[in-house]
Amino acid sequence: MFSIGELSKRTGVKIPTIRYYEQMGLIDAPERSGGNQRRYSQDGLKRLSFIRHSRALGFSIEDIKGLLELSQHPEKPCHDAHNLAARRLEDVRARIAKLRRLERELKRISDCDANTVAHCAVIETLADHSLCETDH
Amino acid sequence: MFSIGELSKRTGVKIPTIRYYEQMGLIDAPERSGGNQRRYSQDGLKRLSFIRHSRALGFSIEDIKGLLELSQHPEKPCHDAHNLAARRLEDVRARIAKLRRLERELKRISDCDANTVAHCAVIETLADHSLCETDH
DNA sequence: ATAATCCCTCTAGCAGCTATAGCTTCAAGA
DNA sequence: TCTTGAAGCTATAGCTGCTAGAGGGATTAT
Repeated sequence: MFSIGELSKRTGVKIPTIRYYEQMGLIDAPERSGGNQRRYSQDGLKRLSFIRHSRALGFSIEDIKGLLELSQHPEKPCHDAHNLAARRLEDVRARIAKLRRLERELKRISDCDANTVAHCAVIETLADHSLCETDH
Repeated sequence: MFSIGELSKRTGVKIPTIRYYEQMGLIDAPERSGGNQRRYSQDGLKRLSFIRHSRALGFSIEDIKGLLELSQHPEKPCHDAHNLAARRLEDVRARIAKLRRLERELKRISDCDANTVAHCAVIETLADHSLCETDH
């Protein structure tokens, strides 16, 4: 049995965030001490670790609810989990592609050695989209 | 002189977003018609295009305020603009790097042909961070 | 004149936290 | 046992960058 501060330290999830997850229904309301403070068990630690890891991989709170539900039922089929992961993967790839276009553009406009705004490629490009090489 | 709807169509920025930008001080409050409707000029169009393009490149509202300020003063030195662009570039690159790690991890755990949760790599990995190959 | 379409302001909501205020409880040392 | 300082409690508001809705007024085409 340990306090919310302990749990926070062990998982790396900030205290208000833990309370927020509880409010959102991601973690069950834990037992309380005589003085109404939260007391967590090993189970709570596992569950929060699962959540933290899922968040780190970019799953939404809603997705995580589903994944947690699944993880509680080992005998169930897991294609839902596969679907969620596949969608996340697609999403991540799309974001990468978009960011790469941005990177190219930013790099290009950063290669400007003007000294005043009047001749600055950064400002000029922002003002005139047609100067861009890629679309975004 | 054209209406907010016209401006929206010409720039691709949604109407509530235009009003939001006005509220945030990115664009000046435009003239009004007799009936209190916003009427924009060519200048307003240019400014909004600048904003839209900057947002598309990922600059924050605050950054854009600075860039707009600069763009109004062609005689000023432009290293501030360069700094902002450089920081954006760094940020974009960091995000790309992070997303690539996520991509690898998601791909790895998606390569799972189990049928039930009990043996599913997705669920298992989420539950146990130490199964990950990269950090995130 | 009238109907369809636009526009107005104000307020609230989204995600995923984070911060603050004002209070209570806990744990460790004297 | 008492005290003190850290840690915890709830409730509410704020962050970014929009977006949606309610309940009205303005404009425009016929």
